[in-house]
Amino acid sequence: MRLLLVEYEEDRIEAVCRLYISQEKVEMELPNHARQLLLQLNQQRAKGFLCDVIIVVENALFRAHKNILAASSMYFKSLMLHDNLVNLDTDMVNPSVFRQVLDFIYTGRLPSIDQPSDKNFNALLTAASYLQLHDLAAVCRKRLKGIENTFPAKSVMSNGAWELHKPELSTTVTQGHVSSSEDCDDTHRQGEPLNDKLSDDETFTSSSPCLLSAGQNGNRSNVANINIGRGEEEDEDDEDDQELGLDLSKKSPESSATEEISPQSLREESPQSDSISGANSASSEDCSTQHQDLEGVEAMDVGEQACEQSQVLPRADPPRQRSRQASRKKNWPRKDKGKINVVEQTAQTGGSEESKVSGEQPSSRCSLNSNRSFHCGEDGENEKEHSEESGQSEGESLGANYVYRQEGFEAVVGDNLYVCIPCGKGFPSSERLNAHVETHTEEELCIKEEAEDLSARVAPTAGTELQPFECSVCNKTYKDLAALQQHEKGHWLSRPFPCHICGKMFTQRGTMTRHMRSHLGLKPFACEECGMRFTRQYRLTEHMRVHSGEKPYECQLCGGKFTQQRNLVSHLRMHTSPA
DNA sequence: CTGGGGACGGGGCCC
DNA sequence: TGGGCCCCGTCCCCA
Repeated sequence: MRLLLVEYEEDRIEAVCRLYISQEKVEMELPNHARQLLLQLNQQRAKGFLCDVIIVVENALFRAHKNILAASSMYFKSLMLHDNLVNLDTDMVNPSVFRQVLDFIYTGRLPSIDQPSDKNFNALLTAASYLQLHDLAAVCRKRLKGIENTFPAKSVMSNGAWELHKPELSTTVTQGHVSSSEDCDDTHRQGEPLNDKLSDDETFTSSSPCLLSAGQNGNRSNVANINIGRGEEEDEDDEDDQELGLDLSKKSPESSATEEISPQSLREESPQSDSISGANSASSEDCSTQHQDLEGVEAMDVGEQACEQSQVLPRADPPRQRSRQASRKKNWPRKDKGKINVVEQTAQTGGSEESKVSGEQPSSRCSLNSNRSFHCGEDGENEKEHSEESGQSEGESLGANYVYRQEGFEAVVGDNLYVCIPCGKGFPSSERLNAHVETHTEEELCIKEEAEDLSARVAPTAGTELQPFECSVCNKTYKDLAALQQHEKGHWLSRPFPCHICGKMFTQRGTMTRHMRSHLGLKPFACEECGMRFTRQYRLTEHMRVHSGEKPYECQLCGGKFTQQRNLVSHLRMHTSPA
């Protein structure tokens, strides 16, 4: 991370220097600032660094940054004020969809959708509408309206990912997720035909809203935007990188109308070089030297891309095969768990949390790929890969299920909150958990997943070999699973809200949510005096009496005073107990 | 060792 | 849905 930051700073300085050279008037506005910022935030999200909110979607937990979510969605904005744990309506969004949503929020792109279909986009649209992500909803709506009229062929990546770079849509950009330049936005507004729904298009160049200021060349902006929005994120889109990057190389040097190149456009000229050098300076140099005949930063972009394409896994490899190779290469048999874990685990070879960060600097293609595992496509592929390797069918494979939960639990914080789903053991760190996960064999996992949550809740009771299935609520034992399930239905009727972590059931959703906080170590209420944190406001109020010395609860029998009512009650028992 | 007090965690329930 | 309250329980400290 430190190296990344250093390289990032170098890039910024270099970019500013370019401005000095090319412009009499020096503007201290940094190019690509917004995109780099998002990139950093996305990396932090993947590592859970400074994440201050957890979103619960069914059995998956997602860490994120409040500010980012709040800036992207009014829904989140309203939710994030007081709570660090957000439960989403599972009728409106499922974990896989929310994962795409979250990636969209942090990148401005829709990551891989293996087989883009109306169903995919309907689910996305539902989620987007529910979460009040109007930009994403607009994308989905447009997709559903008709792909041939809405998105050019290049919009669909080879891996099914959707890039928000539709040229005609780019022209209508007024504000992106992160707008780096207001005046630039104004440039867009002027004279640009707005599409039917402005909001629908706002995010199409969310990463770089100023591209069109370089000229009216829609293709150019399209291409550049792709580069900006991508950077070092994944290698699976290299094909498109190549295709589009070449496009860029052709057009950019002949950007005849130099007067059209505004400072904004100049700032945006080297997004790819920035991002790539930020993530892989070594290969960046190598690549750029191979393309010295190309002028300017954009030529370097091409160099980067061409270099990537020549060094990365063979193009002929289907993504899944490539992913599998990468996975095996990493020697993490269980590491196909999900994007976040993949990233962490790759970095974890460095050891501590800090070393993970610092050890992340990609001096080789391999590490660059590791960084790129942020992408959801990797995720899905890995899941499928796992399915295949474990003999499962694709889709709702057991492996995928395991992956999902694992990813979710990776996101928890606190002591022993890295929970291994198959066996329910908790660990204080992801390293410990990952080491533990290694001890599970593939077969064991499959068996356990087949038993689903029962495997975690039902344990053979000692001395009850004939009735090994125990109810997790009342501890009654049954001889077979069906009998237990029948019995448990009764519990479910009165306790319809299960904890997705421990399986415990609650009578009220609020109680379950509160309970989840204890799993996650979320204590939003902090004492200003001592810093102690609590899961409930009431506890904090109660605690504050420790500092104030207030003892409002008085025993009418002996005059003893207490800070807590429950202690008075306990005290009264002492008076009333026969002993 | 034991009892009492202080402080805190978690669940149920009502508003 | 969350706050507030009550209850049960635990842990720790100290006399």
